[in-house]
Amino acid sequence: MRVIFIGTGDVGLPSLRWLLCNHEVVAVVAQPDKPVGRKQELTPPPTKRLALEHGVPVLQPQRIREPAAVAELAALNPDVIVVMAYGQILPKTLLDLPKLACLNLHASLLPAHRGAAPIQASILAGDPETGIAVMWMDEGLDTGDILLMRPLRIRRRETGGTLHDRLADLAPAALAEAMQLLALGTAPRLPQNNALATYAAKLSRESGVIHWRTSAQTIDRQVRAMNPWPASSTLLPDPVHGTPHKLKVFSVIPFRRASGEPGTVLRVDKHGILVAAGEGAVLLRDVQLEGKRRMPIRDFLLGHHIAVGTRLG
RNA sequence: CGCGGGGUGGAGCAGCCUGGUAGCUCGUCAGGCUCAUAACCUGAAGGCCGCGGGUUCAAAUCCCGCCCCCGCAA
Repeated sequence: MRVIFIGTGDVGLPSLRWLLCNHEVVAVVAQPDKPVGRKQELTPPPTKRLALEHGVPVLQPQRIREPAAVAELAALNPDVIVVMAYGQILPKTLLDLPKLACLNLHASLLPAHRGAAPIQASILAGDPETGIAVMWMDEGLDTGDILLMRPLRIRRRETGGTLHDRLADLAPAALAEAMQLLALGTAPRLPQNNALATYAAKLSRESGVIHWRTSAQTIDRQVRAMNPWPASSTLLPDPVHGTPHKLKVFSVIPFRRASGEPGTVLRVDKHGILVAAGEGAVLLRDVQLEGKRRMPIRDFLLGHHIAVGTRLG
């Protein structure tokens, strides 16, 4: 089938790769190149790079709702449009464009975690499982009818990064099945139960700030969800110079028993830094101090002497 | 020219302001102690202090240039 793939993030790469191998991808649409990193070098999105490697034309409209952009895609006469992690709202004219369907691949079991950060939200919520939803797009935010869903168990020590990769890898199978059903004309449309919908707001650095009054379990989920980006963080006081330094936290182990004033260091040994939470305590295992590289807590402690009683945050 | 921190034996850091013997916590190796040990004791090896230039009697330290890593910002 003639397919237009619309997506920017690398979570969509396996799906795009599958489409390139199994269908006629007539165009890829991605967000414009953006300045990225310290050098602010203009960097093309990963989907664009993959498309170009396969000689597929790439469109990067500033605003896809502009009639000119829609017209350009209409000229390609697609059977199906597949959208994953694009980053712009598609206009109705575009949704109505393909002969068969405009599908969205969403990384959660809808109607849970609609929105921009479903992967992290499912870890944050402590969900036992998540998955990939293939949805008939409508004008709402992830409100379209479900074509099918593929579940995926969330592991005990799952991080945003690992779950992202696993869901990215799961997506092509879901897409393949959906395309099959479309071709056969038997693709179902199951309306979502809006009453059960939850929303996963876009992540910001603020999302990673650890609030020590919350429970050890909550902090553990937050740390795992935000790893590797935007990463959880707290402030580490500097007894010598006075100004506290940001400490990113990539891994903790939660403890139910220990307790103390939230944010206070209870114990420091080879196993890590034990910090009291609102309920229980967490053992810091993998950290990164401002200006330094990420390292296991053991290495960190070789060069930093953290006193019991230190207040974090 | 976006702002800022950093590069010191294998690891993580101190020393730099105020130039003058290479320091700390570990690791490694050897020996000892111990029923035993990742514990403890003793000893040893291992550094062109990121690279290049400059100042100086003397540079890890001060000055200039470059490379690389990281935090913020996007």
